Amino acid sequence: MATLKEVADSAGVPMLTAFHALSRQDVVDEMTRRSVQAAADNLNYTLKITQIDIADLAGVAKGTVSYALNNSELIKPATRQKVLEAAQTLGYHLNISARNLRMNRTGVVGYSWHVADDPSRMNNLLDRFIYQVTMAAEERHFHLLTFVQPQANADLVYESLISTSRVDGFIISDVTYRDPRIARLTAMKAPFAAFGGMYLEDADFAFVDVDGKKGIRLVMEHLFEQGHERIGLLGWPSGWPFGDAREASYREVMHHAGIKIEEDWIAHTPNILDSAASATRQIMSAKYPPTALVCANDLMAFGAKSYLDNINLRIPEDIALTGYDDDPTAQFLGITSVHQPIDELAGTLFELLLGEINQDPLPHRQVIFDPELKIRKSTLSR
Amino acid sequence: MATLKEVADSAGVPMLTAFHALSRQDVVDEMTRRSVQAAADNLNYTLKITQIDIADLAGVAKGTVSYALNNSELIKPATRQKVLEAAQTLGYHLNISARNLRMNRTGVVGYSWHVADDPSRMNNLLDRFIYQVTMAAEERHFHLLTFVQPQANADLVYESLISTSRVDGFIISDVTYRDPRIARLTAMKAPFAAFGGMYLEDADFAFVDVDGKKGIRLVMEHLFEQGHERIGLLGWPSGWPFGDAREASYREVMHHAGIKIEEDWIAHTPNILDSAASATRQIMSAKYPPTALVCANDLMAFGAKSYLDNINLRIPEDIALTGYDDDPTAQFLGITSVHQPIDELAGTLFELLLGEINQDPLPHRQVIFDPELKIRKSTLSR
DNA sequence: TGATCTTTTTGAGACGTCTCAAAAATAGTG
DNA sequence: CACTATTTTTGAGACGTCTCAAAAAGATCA
Repeated sequence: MATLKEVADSAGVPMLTAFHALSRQDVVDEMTRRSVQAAADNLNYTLKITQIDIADLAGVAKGTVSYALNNSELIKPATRQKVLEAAQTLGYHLNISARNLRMNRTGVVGYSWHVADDPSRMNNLLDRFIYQVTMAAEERHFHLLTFVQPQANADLVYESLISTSRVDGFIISDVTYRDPRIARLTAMKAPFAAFGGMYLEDADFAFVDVDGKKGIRLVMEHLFEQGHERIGLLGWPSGWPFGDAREASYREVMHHAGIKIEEDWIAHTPNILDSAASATRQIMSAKYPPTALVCANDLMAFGAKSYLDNINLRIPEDIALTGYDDDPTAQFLGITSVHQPIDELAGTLFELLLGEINQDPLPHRQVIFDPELKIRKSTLSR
Repeated sequence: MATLKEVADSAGVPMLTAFHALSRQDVVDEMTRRSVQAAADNLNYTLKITQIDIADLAGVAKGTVSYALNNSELIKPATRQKVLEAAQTLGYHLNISARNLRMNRTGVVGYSWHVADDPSRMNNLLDRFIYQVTMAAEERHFHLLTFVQPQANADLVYESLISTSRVDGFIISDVTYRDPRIARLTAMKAPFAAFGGMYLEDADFAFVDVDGKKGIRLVMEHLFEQGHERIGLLGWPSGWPFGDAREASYREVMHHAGIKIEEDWIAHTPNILDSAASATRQIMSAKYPPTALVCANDLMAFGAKSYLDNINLRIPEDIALTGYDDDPTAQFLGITSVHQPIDELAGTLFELLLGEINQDPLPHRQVIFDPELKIRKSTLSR
């Protein structure tokens, strides 16, 4: 296809006139417009401003335009100015696809927000997380591509996105033991950074995490201070590092405090309100039911509270209750919870990822944040 | 850069040998590997399989490869087979950036899931929505780019994404009156399709919607059947089409039933649990408090229920309660709600968008779905 | 067999950007 | 001023794909 200048020359008018004519700005009289249009039709030209047009208008070479637009130090300020003005005049917009092809990068990072058909993923924490990650990406002129990860063969989706150059790398969450995605991405040298990983054995990849064991410890110590000893735990089914860590921490702290754990103080449930409520029933029907119940997250605490309300147990007088994640529901219901610094973590995570993408890993590839206990009335019986 | 064949020729080995040598497969002896590597270094070649390599290996022209890979009818089956085998052998992956540049499309659709710093967006419905849209996109070989939309000048973000060819079009939700995004996108002829729009005046764009007035009508009629007449409404502050429609519907139905509305049966609140609870307090302190409370969504119903629980009003015996959106919390709490067919709607929405993108709008550009009443114990006093 | 029509393959070129090596312009020096 | 060193600009070419018009191969028929 022709360039704008060629069209202008062919119509015998200045470039700017041709531009105005084709972009239908009314500074051009009808006759001129038609002749320009005819020239354009003749050359099979449709208006689309590229760096070449800027170069023609500013009277410089196209290479100069590229350098100028990218603020290269090479270019003399006066020249840059000239180029920018021409770009402005013509309403130029960079074509990302062309840049991507040339630079062999995309400025896009993949994140599988959803796991297909897994209702237990309903999770305010991850909502906040993805929001913060999106912000972190955009601050660095990246974008987030969200996709659905199938239950089976999750790694294939990742592979296809990276091998077709659709994305430059990935953010990964919900890392599990011997995660096939990690094995695959590592094998193909695809850049990624994870949220979670500190409780995996020899995790050799970039990640940020929040110390979940510490979070539980804070909760437990607070409950001890409140005079509780018979403490129950509502956790997830085992198999997920963060859940297992929380339960392990519970056991360690109890052991350390010299309290014998009754196994029927512990119940496991998926992330579903109903199940959480019935698991609570199970715990409360123990021979010596606990006086405090630690939940692995706020959703469970909410389910537990519903059950406790139903059987008219008062919180905190009859039983203390804690959640985890500090989500709005917990705040509203006055449930003691553990805050995870998602906002700060997201920026760090993205920096880690950029290090991986640029083949220049940060010195600290694994960053661990501290959780913070939010004490609310659900544990304050005095 | 050179092609694989040139490297192979220069090293004096068959293409496949060169390929194996460079991809470090152990079928090649060390000496050969070195000489191929030397040839590659010499030509400044790094292994990256393109259609040209496939063409060389299969002994056809590169154009043929492109046609074959895209299942063009032009190509003879035997040839296609040959090409596919070569592609397989070399582990070929399409380069999306190159295709995008050539075809001037991206296969990516933008969706601003988040509105910056707006906590009231916390909304399970939109979670479900975006999940379904992502699935719908992927079924059609598209991807979703999620971005953060600033509170002010939202339209500029949309413009930048489309004018740099980052996306082919947009999915839009939370459409409001004289939405600047819609004005801008329409003006620049950017393809988009919206969720919501039926209660805008002369909405001249593609959208799907769920009839919100009908949803409220179903709720009200059910409450009438249960014998209620003094019915309150917990709604959003006015200014949003869907919220205004729900309130308008409430008023219409009451009017039609010949019931005079007391203005202190109505309160407005943002999407925040605390505010919903206090708005409920306000309503319940009316001179003749309502016997049933209709909430604009489930989050509000949840806030309302908390307050009602606190003052020991029984649901449904003392007061009936309804929500809207049928989210898991409402299901768990047994709150009567209105289900919106998000799952079906997402596919339709995406089809509409594809019509816009391909400049071939569907015959029905505006599709309206019916909501469905889910009756639960919060309104069944018998 | 040769002519004509149809199917299949070819190869060049374009998409818009960035970057390299080389050329031109400018500054610095005696 | 002539020469060198430095800064700035140039212009070609590559990134990998798709598509067009043209060429080649194959089929049909007299």
